Amino acid sequence: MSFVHLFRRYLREQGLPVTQQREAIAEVVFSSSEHLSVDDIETRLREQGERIGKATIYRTLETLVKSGLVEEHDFGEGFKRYEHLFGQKPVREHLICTECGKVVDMHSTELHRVQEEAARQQGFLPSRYRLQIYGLCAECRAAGAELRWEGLSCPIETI
Amino acid sequence: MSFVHLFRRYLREQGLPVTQQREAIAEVVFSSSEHLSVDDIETRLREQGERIGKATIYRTLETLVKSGLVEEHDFGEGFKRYEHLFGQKPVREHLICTECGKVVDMHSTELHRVQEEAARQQGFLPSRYRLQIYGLCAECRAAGAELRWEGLSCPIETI
DNA sequence: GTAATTGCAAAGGATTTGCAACAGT
DNA sequence: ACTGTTGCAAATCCTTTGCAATTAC
Repeated sequence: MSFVHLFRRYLREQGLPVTQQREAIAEVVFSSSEHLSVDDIETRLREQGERIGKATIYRTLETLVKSGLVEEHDFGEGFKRYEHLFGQKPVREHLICTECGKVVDMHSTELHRVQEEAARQQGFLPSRYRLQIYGLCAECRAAGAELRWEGLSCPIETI
Repeated sequence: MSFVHLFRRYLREQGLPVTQQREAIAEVVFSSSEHLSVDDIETRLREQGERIGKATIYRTLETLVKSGLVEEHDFGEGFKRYEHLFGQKPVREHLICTECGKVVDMHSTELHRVQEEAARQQGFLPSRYRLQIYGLCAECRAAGAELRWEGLSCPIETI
């Protein structure tokens, strides 16, 4: 069940084989509401008894992204994360806690509008965007964490 | 001449040696207004006769970023880019042309304000953010480029 | 002189690719 | 049958690290 049939349909439309591995990988990504790394996906597959090579996972994720059913994210961790796009409002903004690493999705219509406008003012025709806000989440603030600033506090003012 | 003396000052403050290599690397980064990759930097050093190992470039860039004089960017290309922060308004938004790859800096005060507000509404204390807008730049639009959409045009509507 | 940096080469981690065996249509 | 996928290992790319020789202070 779940949303795997959409991926199956996409594969058929494209004349690509519907394989057991592709279905298993899609199932894992579609049934999680988190941002999964390739290792996360491999682990979950292993937990449910599937033993699928990493190369296949990478290749299937590429197909899933092309299908438009899954989105790729880069939070600057040195590797990518993947997230399905079902039953969510379009999430394009991420709040990333620099203390605990938690990533919170959000979506602001106003933000979207202002961005669109700013890009067009530069003669740009925007198609997609990504916004990452780093800071402290509510929990870490409550736990007394402080923002850390490294290096000179504001070197630019000193020029 | 240039802004290298600021970096020198930072090094002295930190009790770190001021070396020929660090000065040459800083000079290259400070005298370019582009977003330089490590390879770009190595090439420019070589062009001006300096032969400095990649490890040293990486290590010096780390110091430059810590000093607050240089900022690190990740445009999802699989490697980092570096940009000095002199004589510019704070640039936190990048327009990235999906046709020619050009990156245009911008800064919108309104955008900044709206972002700040949206983050706080989620209980978040924002410290820094990055926004990347992908699309077509004015030149590529004039040259007749079209936005390319891969895969299903909008699979989410079909669920 | 002492402590830190340099440069090389090797290691590291994420991702990709080549290719023989295999599975989907 | 034919075409495309899988899985493994090797290769690749960017980046980091270990260590002996060198340089800054």
